[in-house]
Amino acid sequence: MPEKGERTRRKIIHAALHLFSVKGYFHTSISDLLQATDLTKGGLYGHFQSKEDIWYAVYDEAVKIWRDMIFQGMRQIEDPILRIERTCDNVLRRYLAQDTFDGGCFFVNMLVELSGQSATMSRHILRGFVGFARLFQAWLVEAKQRDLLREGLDFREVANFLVITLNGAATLYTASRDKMVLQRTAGQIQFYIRQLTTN
Amino acid sequence: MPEKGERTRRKIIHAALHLFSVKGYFHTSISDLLQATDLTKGGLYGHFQSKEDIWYAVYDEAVKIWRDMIFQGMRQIEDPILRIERTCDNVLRRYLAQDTFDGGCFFVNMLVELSGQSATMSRHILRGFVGFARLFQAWLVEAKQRDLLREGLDFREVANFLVITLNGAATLYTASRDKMVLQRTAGQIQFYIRQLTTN
DNA sequence: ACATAAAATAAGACCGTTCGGTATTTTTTT
DNA sequence: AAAAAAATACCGAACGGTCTTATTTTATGT
Repeated sequence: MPEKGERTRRKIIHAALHLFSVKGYFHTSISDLLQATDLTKGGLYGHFQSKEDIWYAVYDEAVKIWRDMIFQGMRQIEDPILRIERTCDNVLRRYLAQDTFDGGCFFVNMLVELSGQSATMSRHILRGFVGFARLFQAWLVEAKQRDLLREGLDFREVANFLVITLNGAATLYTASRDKMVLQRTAGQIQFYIRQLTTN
Repeated sequence: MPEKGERTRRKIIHAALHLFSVKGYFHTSISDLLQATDLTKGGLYGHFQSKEDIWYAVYDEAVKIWRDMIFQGMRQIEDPILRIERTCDNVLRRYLAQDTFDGGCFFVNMLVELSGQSATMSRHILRGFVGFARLFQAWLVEAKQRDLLREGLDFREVANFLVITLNGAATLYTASRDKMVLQRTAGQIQFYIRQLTTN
């Protein structure tokens, strides 16, 4: 029952998560990783076949962390509109404002960096965002069924808009490190969502 | 009166603009630039002292192109709200949808890539975005003076929100190459802006 | 208009360093 | 003792940048 290996593997993933989010994927070198993990090449390449393999493992780990921060206590909220508001707020005021990854939003950073470089990797991230948007869309449909929304709304459009806004906020916050950016965005997202409702 | 040199300089800037926007700054190598310009190192380094110098020249050129696309015919619009709407629409349906730079929005891409790498370069870009937001803010103040806006709005917050949304749209469009992303964002921005007005 | 010198521009070899990755050997856990 | 994990030396290629030499433009004198 190997155990030490699993610990080392986790150490690599977490060091890489930190470095990738701060320096980017390409600008993080293998030797950066070695320095951060106190390993040598042989030690590291015993756990992963390639740098890209490390990235996929890091991505999975990042998703787990992100999910835990965003959807905490979301099940017990039965009002779908409130659920959307809370989720957006969690992204801005918890996930981003608490600097979960240093270097801002891992996903946005990677999406931008990899868009011009690796079609497969950027598609991988994009699928995540599409899934996130679809969740909002489902909640909007749910809200519509409960007559909480005004007429004539395009749910996919609204869901898309929310994800886009959160991404934009992540970008500007990462660059400015100004928490007011997050506060202001949270304020306007709330205003926007309120305009979707009937009252 | 040197002339050939100026032409070559422009050629370098435009090739670099294209490459930086598609591949990113760091992932564009000098030899990429040489290949794209049919120059050799001696030829290129006769015009610029360093890769970073090239970047600053590229940035200035990108701003010029961006401005021409975004603010075309904006002077003659006297309604400040309509001016804001049009500007956002120009960003989405012209500047982005027409793939002005290939590789999406040069500024957003660079901001994300350079945020973790070069404090000075990312601050340079950030100042541009802050300026853009301030322009929206000034137009909002103008609108308020004409009693076009509802009470209780935080203009800086609104201006910030618009810039953030446009940035987010650029990111997602670049990754997906789906023009519907731009259409949907344009729709929701219009909806959002209308909610700010009195009627 | 034409030769010519001066100045601008480009070529190409070369620098040290770092890149991601591999193969073999040694050490540490089980 | 067997198996897992880590160390070490090494690979070819690419990186940004420099330096000296060669070529092409441009300005000038007649």
